[in-house]
Amino acid sequence: MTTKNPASGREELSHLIISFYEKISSWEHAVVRGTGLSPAQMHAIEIVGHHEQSLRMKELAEHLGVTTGSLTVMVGRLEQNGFLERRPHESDRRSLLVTLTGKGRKHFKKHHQYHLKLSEDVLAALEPAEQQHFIKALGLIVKRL
Amino acid sequence: MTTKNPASGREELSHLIISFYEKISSWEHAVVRGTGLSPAQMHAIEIVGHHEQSLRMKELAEHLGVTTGSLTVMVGRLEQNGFLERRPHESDRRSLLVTLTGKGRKHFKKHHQYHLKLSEDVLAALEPAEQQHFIKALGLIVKRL
DNA sequence: TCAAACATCTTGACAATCAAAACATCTCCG
DNA sequence: CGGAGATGTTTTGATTGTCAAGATGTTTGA
Repeated sequence: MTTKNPASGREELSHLIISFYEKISSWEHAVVRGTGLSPAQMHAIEIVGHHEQSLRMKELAEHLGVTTGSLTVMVGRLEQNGFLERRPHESDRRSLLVTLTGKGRKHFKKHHQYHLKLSEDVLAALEPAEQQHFIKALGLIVKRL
Repeated sequence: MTTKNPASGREELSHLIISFYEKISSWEHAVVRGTGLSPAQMHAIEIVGHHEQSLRMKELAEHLGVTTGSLTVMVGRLEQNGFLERRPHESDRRSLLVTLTGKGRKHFKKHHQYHLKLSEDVLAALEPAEQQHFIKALGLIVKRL
């Protein structure tokens, strides 16, 4: 009855997407609590950590979806607290490169482990046969969105 | 090669979850732009709209995952801008019930349509045969998380 | 009845964010 | 080559979202 016709599938999916989003959001909040970092700050560290080849402020701002003005204050705080540092760009004197400090890298790695744990929990909800199916489907969706 | 062993599946899924989350987040931002509402405000309206049986401030705060103190200011602004109103609880004089105004309901409905459109776009990335599969899997995941 | 629990609001503080403007630097066209 | 326009960053001023702690009023249960 919930999945018989296309219209109700759409409604159902809409609710599921919202619930999923909210659960991830509060999971992130919980995981980040006690690190002294906000979710937004952790997100910045994640992006820098995943790149590992110093990004410019502009690039990081784009990845985060914020203006460079917002990023200035955020990176300023993260730098003050020793999670990352700004270094001059070798060839473009307008630009600064953002990199993780040792402390920043440590937090990044730990957080990444949490994400892997989350993925495990997600997969645990599915039959082994469904797991690759789901990953593939989500891949298609992310590519399309 | 990316999906052969369980470990890399976990890594892959982790990336996909992050990407999916980010895409939903920026989609929401874009959809809300120009309504005069922030994503957080729209979210509050959505929750009230979906319930439709007036919630108390406390309940709404729990659904949103914020303290009642935070909610006071948020609802205050939404009330000032005519999206919702506070009415005294019939039997508990400590409580206030939050309901949508006509204007609030109008925005709620429009936003809900956007969500349905998003769901459609998500489904469009999959073969018809996969669609119910995906909805079911996401349902299991959300239930488990 | 009255103490404890509860619902809300207020206050004070800070983080996140934007837009717009100020600077410095770079690039490219004439 | 030189200057105009593009680009990258920061600053400033404003708004929103958030919390914790405390104030106020209400309800509940022993």
